[in-house]
Formats: sequence, C-alpha cells, structure tokens
Amino acid sequence: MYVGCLISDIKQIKTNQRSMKKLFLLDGMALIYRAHFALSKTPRFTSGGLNTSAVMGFTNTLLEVLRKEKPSHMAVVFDTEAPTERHTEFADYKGHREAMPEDLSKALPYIFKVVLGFNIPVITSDGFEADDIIGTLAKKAEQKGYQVYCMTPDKDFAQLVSDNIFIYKPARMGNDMEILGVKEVLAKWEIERVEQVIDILGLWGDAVDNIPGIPGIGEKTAKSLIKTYGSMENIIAHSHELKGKQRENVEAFAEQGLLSKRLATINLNAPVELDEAGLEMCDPNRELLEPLFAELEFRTLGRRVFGDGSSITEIKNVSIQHDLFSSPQSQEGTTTMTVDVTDIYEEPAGPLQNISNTEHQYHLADTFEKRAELIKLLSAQKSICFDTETTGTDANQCDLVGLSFSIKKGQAWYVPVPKNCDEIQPIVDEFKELFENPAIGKIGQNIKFDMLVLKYYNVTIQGELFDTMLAHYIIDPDTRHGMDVLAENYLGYSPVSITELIGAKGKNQGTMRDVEIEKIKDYAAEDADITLQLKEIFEPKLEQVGGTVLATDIENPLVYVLADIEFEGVRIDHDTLKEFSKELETEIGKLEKTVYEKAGVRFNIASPKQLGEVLFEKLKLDEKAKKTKTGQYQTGEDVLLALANKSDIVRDILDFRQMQKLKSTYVDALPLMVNPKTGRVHTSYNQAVAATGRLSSNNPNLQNIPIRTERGREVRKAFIPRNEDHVIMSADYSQIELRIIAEISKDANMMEAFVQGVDIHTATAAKVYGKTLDEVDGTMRRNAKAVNFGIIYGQSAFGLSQNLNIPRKEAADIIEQYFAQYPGIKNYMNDTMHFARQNGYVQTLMGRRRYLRDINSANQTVRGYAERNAINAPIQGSAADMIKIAMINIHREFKAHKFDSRMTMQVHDELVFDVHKSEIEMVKPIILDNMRNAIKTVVPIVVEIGMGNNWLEAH
DNA sequence: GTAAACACGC
DNA sequence: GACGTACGTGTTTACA
Repeated sequence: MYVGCLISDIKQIKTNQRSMKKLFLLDGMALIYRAHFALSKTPRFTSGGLNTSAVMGFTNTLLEVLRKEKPSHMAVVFDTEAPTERHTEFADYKGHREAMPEDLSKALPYIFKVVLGFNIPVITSDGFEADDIIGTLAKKAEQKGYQVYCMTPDKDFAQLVSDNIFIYKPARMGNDMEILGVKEVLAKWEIERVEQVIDILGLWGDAVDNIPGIPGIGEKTAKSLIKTYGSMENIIAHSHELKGKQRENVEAFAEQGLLSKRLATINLNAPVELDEAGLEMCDPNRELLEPLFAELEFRTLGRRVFGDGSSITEIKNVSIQHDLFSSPQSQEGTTTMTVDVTDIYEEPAGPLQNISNTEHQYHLADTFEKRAELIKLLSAQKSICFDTETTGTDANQCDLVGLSFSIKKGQAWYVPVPKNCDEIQPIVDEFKELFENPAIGKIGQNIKFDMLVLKYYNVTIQGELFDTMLAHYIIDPDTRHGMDVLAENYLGYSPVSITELIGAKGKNQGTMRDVEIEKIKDYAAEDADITLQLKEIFEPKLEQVGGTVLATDIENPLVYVLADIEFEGVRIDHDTLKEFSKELETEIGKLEKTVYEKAGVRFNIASPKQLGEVLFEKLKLDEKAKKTKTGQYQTGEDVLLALANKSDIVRDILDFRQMQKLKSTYVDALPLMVNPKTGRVHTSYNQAVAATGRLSSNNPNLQNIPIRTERGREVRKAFIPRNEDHVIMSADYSQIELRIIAEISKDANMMEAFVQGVDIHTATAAKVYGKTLDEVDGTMRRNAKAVNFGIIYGQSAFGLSQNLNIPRKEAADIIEQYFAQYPGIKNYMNDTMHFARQNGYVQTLMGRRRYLRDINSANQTVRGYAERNAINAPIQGSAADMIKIAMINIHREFKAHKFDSRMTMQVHDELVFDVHKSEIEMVKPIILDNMRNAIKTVVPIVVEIGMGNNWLEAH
C-alpha cells in the first residue's frame, strides 16, 4: 500500500547544478554474479543460484556508487539471453551463461525506482552482450562530452578506456573502489595502446569464459608477444620468426586465436540510442521516503540512501556489539577527514617520461683517470647517491658488475668493473675511502643490499643513510616501494626495465655481466639519478607525515644492524638435521603404511584433493563435509581434528602432515640454504613489506621455525654457535603487545596486572570469569589468552569462536565481559577509531603512521578491514618500533666494546645472539637494559633471557 | 609457471 | 541483517 502511494507521489527532483556530466554504466549480471560469488566462497552460503543476499550485495554496491560518485546519469544493462548470436560461433560456449531470471529483470527497476526512489533505467540487451550495449553507449556519451565510468569486469573492457572513459571497480575485500584510466590500463597490461588489450585476450584465450585462444600462450607470453609485434595479425604474419612449439601453435591455431579476438572485441554498433534525458539521475525523494523508511524500520537502508545525516539514524543502535572491533556504524555521523590521504601522492601531469625524452648526462667512468676524477668530485659532496649492479639478487652470493653515482638531477656516472673476479677488488678499493667516509651521507634505494655486496669486497659503508625505499615505507607503508613504481608515481618517469637488459624471469634469464656496457650504463646511471630525485621528493614528505625522526633515528640506522646480522649469518648443525631427517623419514613411512591399511587404498596423503576424496567419499567420515570454493573437500587441521573421534586414521594423517612439513620446509631445506662461501645460513630481512612496521625474513624464513610442538622444536637444536667458545643467547620480550596496549590505553586493571607481575592470561581469566587467581582453570586461561590474542591480531567474535571451538554466543559473552573488566581498552579502541576517522591514519608510539583510506568507506567489509587495522597497527607497530630501537642500541654498544659477540636473528619479539663465553656477563646487561628501555613506558617491560649450546636450549 | 590448500611463526 | 573474518613465507599438488 505504501509502495503504491509512492509510485504515484514521488516527484523526481532533478539536480541541475552538477557541472560535469558523469555517466555510470553498470553490467548488471556481472555485478550480481560478483555478489553471488563472494557469498558462495563462504561455506555457509553454498546453496546455489541467485538469492536475495546476492541482490542485496548488488544494491549495496550501487548505493555506494551513488553516494560516493554522485553520477549525473546512470544505467544498468542486463543480458537477457545468452549465448548471443556471436557466441554460437563457438559450440563449447553454448549454455555456459545463464540468462537473467525474468523476475529479476522486473524486480530491479522496481527496487531502484520505488524502494530507493532513484530513477535508474534498466536496459536489456536483446541479442547483444551487455558489454556491447555499454560500449556503444560509452562511446556515444564520450562524444557528447560525458565522463563515462563503466562498472564491468575490467579484463574485457580495458580496450574501451580513453581520455573520458574509465573502468570503475567496486570495493572488494581489503580494497576500496578503484578507477582505472588510460594510464592504469597501460601499466597493468604493459602495453602501448589500450586497443592491444584485445590482442592479448585473443592470444591468451581468456576473452570470454571458456573460449580458447592459442594453446600454450598464457597471459605473460601474450603480453611479451604483443610488445614485440604490436598486434595478433602481425604475430601470425611473422610466425616464422617464432620457435619450436610456440611457432607450431601459432600457425595451427591462428584462426582460433582470431576468433577469440573477435569475440573479445566489444561491438560498438549495438542498436541502442543514448537517451540523455532518460538516463538522468534524480535524488531520492527525501520527504516521502524518510517517513516511510522510518515506519517500515528500514533504518540501514535509509542511512545508505540518504547518507549518515539521516534523521533515521537517530534511532540509536542499542544492541550490544559483540564483535571486538565493529563499532556502531558511523555513530558520529558524517565525518570528514581533515587530512586528505590522497595528498601524499602527486599526480604527475602528462604521459610518462622515459630515458629517450628527458635531458640527461650519463657518463661512463671506465679508466683509472676518469674514476679518479669522479672520486674527487664525489668526495667533495655532503652526500652521494649510489647504486650497485650485480650478477644476481642474493647479496651473499653475487658478484659486482658496476657502480653508479649521482649528485645532481639528470647527471650520473657508471663505473664498470672487469669480469674477472681478481680484477674487481682493486677498482672497488679505489672507492673504499669514499664509501667509508662517515662525513659523506649515502643515498640509495634498498641500501642494505648494496651494503652487503660491498662488504664482500671489504668495504664497510659509513655515514648517514637515506634509503628511498624506507622513506616511502614510512610515508605510505601499505603500498609498494619498488623503484620503478616510485619513479612512475612521483616523477612521472618510466625507467629502463631490467627485463629489457637481461630478459624475463625464468631459467633463460641472462645476467648483468653479459649486457653491453653502453646499455648498463644507461640503466645503472638512471637508477642512481632517479633515486636521488626521489630523495628530494621524499625528504619534505617525510617531514609532512611526521616521519623524519623515524627515518633518521630508526629505519635508516637499522639498515646497518640488519646488514651485519645478515652478513654474520647463523651456523647450522648438519648432523643433527641429517639424523632428524632420517628419523622423520622412517616415521613418515610407517604412518603412510598405516594410513593405507586403514583407508584400504594407496593414495597421495599430501594431496588435499585425494585425501578429501578418501576421507569423505570412501570412508564417509562426515556426510556433510565442508567444501572449499573450488569444490574440494576441506582437510585443514581444524576440520580433521573435529573428525578425530570417528577414526584414528585422522590422527595418523595429522601426524603425517606435521612431519612432512617439518621435513620439507625445515629439516631438509635448511642445509640447502647454507652459503657455500661462508658455510652459514644468511637470511634476508625485509624492512619494508609488513605494513605494521615489523620485519619479515626470507631465504630462509627464520621467523617461523617451529616451537609449538615437542617434535617441531627439535629443529631449533640445529641452530648452533659459531664454535665451542660461543653460546647462543636468546632474549625475548614477554607479552610485549599486551604491555603496549596497557601502556597506550592506560587501562587501570591491565596495568595493575603487569605491575603486580602476575600472569596476564590468568589475570584476565580471573577478571572475565569473576574468580580469584587460584580458581582459574586451564580452559579459562586458554579462553582469556585467546581473547588477548584476538585483540592483538584484530579478530572478531567469529574468529574467537573458531579458535576456541566454542559457540559464537559464548565467544561474544567472553568478549563482553572482557571489555567490562578492561574499560580502558574499550575506550582506547573507540578513541583510536575516532582518531582514524578524523585524520585518516593511526600511529605508533614513535609516530609511525598507517594510512587507512577506507576507514570511512560505506562498504562494511572494506571499512571493517580498515577498522581492524586501526586498532592493530599502533600495537604491533609500537612493539616493532621498540625492538628496532633496542637492536640499534645493542648493536652500537657491541661495536663500541669491540665485542666478539654478534646479534644473529630477530623474530618479532626475540633477539638471538652468538656470544663469546668470555663476554657473557658483559653482554647480558647491555641486552637487557637496551631492550627494556628502548621506549620509556610506565608499564614494566619484562625481558626473558636464556643461554645454551643451541637455540632450543637458549629458550 | 601459477593457483590453491595447508602450515609454521608472531 | 549483511559480510567476512591477522600477516608473511614457504611447501606441495594439480593443472595448463
């Protein structure tokens, strides 16, 4: 009845004030499938077919667009029948896509117009693909001066992008919406012209689902072929230039490829007119809709339609929030960030520059005289920018190829070194004094690498550092920090690509050493030049984001510490590992046998696919076993544990998995990582990947060596001191993250627990369950511990219930109690969230910022992700700051004392040292003091320290 | 070569 | 009432 009323009464209010005509074209089916797919990934929503949730998902996306982008014109296009005429050319395609359900085609305009009060035309595409209709409309609108945004899967659509046509990608998990223009499309596809997208799609055969292109040509190959030949037709014409199987395939399947291309091409002559007046948007009729929504209790919908300022919002959400982090939605009403996070980027004007169209002077310093002149010039500088070229990316095993330097924009030098190893050293020696001069600052991109390379040539870099990679990591930790990306984003410059010199990645990749000197000169000199230019840009930006201190006092000095740790390496006990490997091998063999017997069939236990089939189809352990999104049975640890009581085969399988993992990832892999030059394992720490400020470790990853299980822990026995005069010393922060929460939040109860020195999880359990410390049992402590961790890692009630294997309700109750007992923490969370909404970022104790672009997103999922980060980043980040400061100070004191002892590993909250026995008593207080006092806190910081003949004993 | 599933640490 | 649940590294299998 109300609805009937509305239809007749809504008077569309046209808004004419909009200056730019903005047309949004939506592929309705694609969006609905997108929403549907998102749901079907979750096991709970496996019921097939389109359902109301999918349609709701679609509506939400639509509303987000309306609110954010405020289009002046809009249309939704649906395929009514598929396969279309064009697709019947290919038999396989038949029946692939479902037609739009008829009721949906009627429901949508109804939803738009009546329920939401917008007039959004729905266009059906009889006999044509929705893409064709959208494409045709887009072109026509572009000619009339519209800015056109196409919301479609971007793959096919990229070909259409021009100066006024964009691809609009709605928000997804972890990402807010995204707009792709010409620049982004070119970059993404690595091509010169957007039209070439269809050539790539044609070759690759990914144009339309299930339409094959040319066999054996994947995305990458397609791109590189297009880069060389420009178009598919050209490739076919020049197929004789190709080799082997590729040539055969191109020749044999040329026709199929062309067909694929034709199908990928968007038909711009669809019979559809651009009815400008008909597509014009109106605002929802507020006066009519608002009372209606209020009466029908469409609160959420109302909020979405009218924005946060709606009076409907004033009906306060009184339900208790059971999730750790979801705050009542937009409680504070519309918030605007005072800082526009997009400010940290500068949009470079015009097309990308490159080496061929910029002025530059790159010199080759390949004689003793030229080098001497260069060194004289460099030595007179306050700081120099440099870069090394090497034969590989592992600093511990590669050889130097050349050095490049820059001190002024557009000017750089390249110093090649001979191929013969013995002849390299004297040339490096010429530069030794320069590098080791502490009065000359060193600028570079990822200096740790260059530092390590040079260490092997007996050069110890000194002086203040400015690392452009780290600078950008501080400025904007969530994005990428590669030099090429930075150059494009900040300088509008596209550097010579390394693949141009040494070929694409893979076994056929050449090395720098084989490239002609002239080419390396340009490449290398350009790197130094760009790095210097980036430094000029980043220096003021650091200041702007309050990151100067973080850069000069923490990140840059830490480079020295990490380089030393990596150079030092860790000694591994081969015999222990070999023995352990054998032991595991026999155990695994035994387990295999029992599993085969119990299952009555031989299969690959390590294959989740086969295992799932055996467990659930043959043995039928669980009738309604969960499946993954690809249709396999889930066989993860928690799933198997739930089955443990049904058959003891499950226990064996879990044991098998554990041992297999131990053997392949650690026991057998570690000895292979030993550097033949040094006989030790040299991990590499990445200082710029984890957005929270933590380090990460790889080649090998020393930060995930087992400790939880008895057997896994054995691996740590193999980490030994360098000789019998040394011991391993390990120092760990106890509960550092929780102490930091207590410190930041100043929660009285939690601070008290730490001051008293009681076990924090027991204390928490006592509080949450209202018991005394003595009454807390194992389960209570375990639950409390899980909540404490949940806080640190940004978990929800759902995550907690999963972790503890308890009902959601129970998890929610525990969390509620937790917040009642630690009100300071609840306040901290609210304050942090508020700060993030206002400012667009959060920060650590040392001012390390994390920008949260999506904190005010209308999309729940996206915003939730940002909110969890808002809580989590200051905590993890402050802990990271703390240990980094400790590392720098300890390293400095070790140097000052000229100790023989070395720091050898960092595992987030633990530092490991190789200590000379005579120095134990001197080293210990230095480690303890510096770790405890890295950052001044009220909450006591506790460090536990241990020693032993291996890493396990040191705990 | 790449994606998916899994498992390890914090 | 919807939506998806920490991150980073590395292994294996499966598939094209």
